[in-house]
Amino acid sequence: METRELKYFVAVAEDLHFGRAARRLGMAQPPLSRAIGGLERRLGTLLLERGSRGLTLTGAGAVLLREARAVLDAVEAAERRTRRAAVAATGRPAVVLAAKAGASSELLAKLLDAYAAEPGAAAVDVVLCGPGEQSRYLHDGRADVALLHRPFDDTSGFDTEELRSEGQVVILPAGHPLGARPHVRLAEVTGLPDLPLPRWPRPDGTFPDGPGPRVRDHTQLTQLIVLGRACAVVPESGRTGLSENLTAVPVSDAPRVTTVIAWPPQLRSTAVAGLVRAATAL
Amino acid sequence: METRELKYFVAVAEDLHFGRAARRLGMAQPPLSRAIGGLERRLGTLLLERGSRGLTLTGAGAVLLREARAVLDAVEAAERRTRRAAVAATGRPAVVLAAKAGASSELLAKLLDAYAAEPGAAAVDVVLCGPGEQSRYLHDGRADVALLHRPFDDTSGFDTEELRSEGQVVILPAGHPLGARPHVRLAEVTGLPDLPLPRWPRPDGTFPDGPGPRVRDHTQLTQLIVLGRACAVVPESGRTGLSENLTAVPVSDAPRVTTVIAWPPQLRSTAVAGLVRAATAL
DNA sequence: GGGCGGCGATACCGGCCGGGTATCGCTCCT
DNA sequence: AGGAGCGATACCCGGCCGGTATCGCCGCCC
Repeated sequence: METRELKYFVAVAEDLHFGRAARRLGMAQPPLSRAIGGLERRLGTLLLERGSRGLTLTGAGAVLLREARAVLDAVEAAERRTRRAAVAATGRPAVVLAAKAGASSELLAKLLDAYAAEPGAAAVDVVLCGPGEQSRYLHDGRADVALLHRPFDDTSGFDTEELRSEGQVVILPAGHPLGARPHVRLAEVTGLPDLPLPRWPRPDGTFPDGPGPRVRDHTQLTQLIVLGRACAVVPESGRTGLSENLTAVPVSDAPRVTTVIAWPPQLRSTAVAGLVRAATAL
Repeated sequence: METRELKYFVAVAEDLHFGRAARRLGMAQPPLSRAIGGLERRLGTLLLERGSRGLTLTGAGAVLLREARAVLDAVEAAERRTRRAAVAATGRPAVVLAAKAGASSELLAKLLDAYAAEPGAAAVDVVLCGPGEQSRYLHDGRADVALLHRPFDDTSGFDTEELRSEGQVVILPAGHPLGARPHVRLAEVTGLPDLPLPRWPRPDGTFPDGPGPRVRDHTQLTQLIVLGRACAVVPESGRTGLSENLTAVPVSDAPRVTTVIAWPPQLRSTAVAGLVRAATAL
């Protein structure tokens, strides 16, 4: 199986339409049909059911879709990491760290300071990404190491070290009745009709249904809370540097959030190892 | 990057010789040279240093070798899992469990019994492999789930659940002076000149240097111990069903061995989930 | 119900690229 | 100095990849 074929299959499996997939791939439809046909012939199984109601993935097709995505990620990662290893040889080596924008900022700062103080430390490029995006960055090689937050982020498939565990607080506009309470229950804030929880985009870019406003980053969120249009449940560390129009109240029964540092298991780089060592020593 | 190119590069990087690699690949040397050259051109970096003393991997080449192996494993896994999904659709679904030959046999038996008792349980094919081979089986799709033993086996890159933890014992021929002791220290058995520890093959098939006899499986090992030519340090559970010519003595300071059940993280199969559930409930 | 539109499969063709053989250039060793 | 070993280059051929044209089939709608 060539990566070209896997790319074709993923494209077709994603929009379940040969013509559109071909257009997306910048090619004509017939060679695409043939490529998929060849794949099916060699695997000895149907991958797509050609019904009169359009295409459907067969069981084998669904399996191959998942596996093919993993392969393509690995190929992309191989390319990127090789290129980076090449530039590292002709300059100072650099390591790319992915972190959720607007989270764990002081932990991150301390980590960068601590690692930079080590002798022979590599340069650290920090890339800030959207919620839940870090694992993609690690998978496809755009990052070498990442800060993740359990249980929100999926850490499966990576090596991890736990760095810190913390409770969660609800961020409210100043003056809200709940703001005076020493702590609240999760149920008390999830159902507030005047302050609905915002909706974050799913990995595919769409939003779940619900009453809350759509939100793409922390700035939007802060603004919405100040405007009294939403509230948010975030890890304790998110209250540092809070605008004075906002108050934070601990949520007693919210799940604890564990910040972990994660890296691809087969990656054996001294720079990543140094970062992990610095992080666990914090 | 096509998988064909990656296969070529791995072959060349492995024996650091274009001619031999080409022969191994069943092709002539010139197209192989060109393929590697093209890879280097597109990546914009040298992968192999062509010195007068033969080939050397550059830093980028070493990175690509590691990444390419991961990609090729993933491709192989994709192919195998798709094929298995296809036959599962036209018959009873099966899941492949990899376990070290001769280890955790009663745990394995209990696990298989417990899972088989579940409603809707899939058929479980057990594949017994050499020490440390299980993770390769998981990586390249020959197995869906495996029993591993920390700290001997590398569990990185898999999701795992701990099943059991146990100490280790040294297996001695009956009548050996140490056999009467309630327990021994690790240092007391590693240096026995008359009973050297056996040498197991490394993943590449070669043996480490040392005085001990070479051993490839548990039968050979048992025989050697009975003959008084070796001793062995194994997990406690290995003493069950011991031949009466052998005695086991606890090793007080040997690292504890944890048996874990492991599976590839992206794998979402009800059969694997059921096995894991049955295993943790034991 | 017939025509039409949409979609995937098939037929056929041309160009590129992957793989082959022959040979060169270099280095090292004798 | 000469030959052996090895990788790079030159050149050729065939197959496959990708293109256009067209078919077959199914729904839909007037």
